Amino acid sequence: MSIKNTLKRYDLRHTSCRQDVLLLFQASVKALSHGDVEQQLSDQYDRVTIYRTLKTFVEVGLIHKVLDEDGLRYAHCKDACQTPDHQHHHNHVHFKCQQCGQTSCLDSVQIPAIKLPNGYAQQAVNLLIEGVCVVCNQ
Amino acid sequence: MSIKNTLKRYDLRHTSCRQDVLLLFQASVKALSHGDVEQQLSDQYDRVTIYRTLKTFVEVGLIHKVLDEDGLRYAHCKDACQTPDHQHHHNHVHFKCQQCGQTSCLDSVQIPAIKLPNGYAQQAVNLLIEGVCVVCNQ
DNA sequence: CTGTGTGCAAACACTTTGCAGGTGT
DNA sequence: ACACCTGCAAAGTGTTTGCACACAG
Repeated sequence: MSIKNTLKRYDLRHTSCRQDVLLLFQASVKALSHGDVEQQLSDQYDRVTIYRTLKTFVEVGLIHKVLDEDGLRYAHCKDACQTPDHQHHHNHVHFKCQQCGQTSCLDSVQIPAIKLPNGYAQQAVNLLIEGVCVVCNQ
Repeated sequence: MSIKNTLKRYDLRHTSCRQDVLLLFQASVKALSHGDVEQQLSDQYDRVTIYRTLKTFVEVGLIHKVLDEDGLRYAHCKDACQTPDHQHHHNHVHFKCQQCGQTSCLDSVQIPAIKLPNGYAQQAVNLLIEGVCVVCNQ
């Protein structure tokens, strides 16, 4: 699937900035902060434009937010974000490595069912696991 | 346990600001942001002092950070933060209500064991559930 | 051509740092 | 008395807004 088609599928105009930002996310296994994006595009685009691009991508569901104690990051939504009935969800497992500091999605890990107290309704689950990743653990 | 003793137990000096901030957390079921604290103390203390107080409390383990998409909050560490061998941990379940916006700790909910892929070592788990809380769900 | 995206400037919000003076022990 | 805490001022960082122009459809 080309970048252009992906953007179209999300009803977004195809612009240079959006193409480059999306490419960046598709190429990265780890979650990227606004600063990462800005830096990796070596100041091709205004920081404001990057803020707006990220915001737009989150709104349409192309990327999703990832939170850890160091702040806000974004990650590309994989197929795992789509249920069979095409509903978008973000029941991700995010793993933050305490050694290299990278945060990534563990798409293969299932979140177990969680029993909430009476009266609570569950909509989404967000799981952040901290530890040592497979690369640093050798 | 008095505030004074609690502070002493964490090797902190007893000051007016620390007492008031700690009182606030003990009285609150929901997690508080820096802004909440500042507002509720009706500008009795400088915002910088509140920043430093929160930072100190986190460092000694009196409160812990709570993350959701709206930013950083803090919550008082309950007994649930202590394992039988007196190790401090933060394997909390945090619940954020999409209606009232409040985030609270669900101390009664256990985090199920999670199987990570080979090579990953787990240190801490942070679970955020979004949905509708018991108060709004009526 | 029309509506949307971009760049620039500026404002705004959030957080940290340095230092002088005050307070707890 | 000493170390630490606080308030103030200022700087640093991150993010948003307004507006004119450029570009995609």
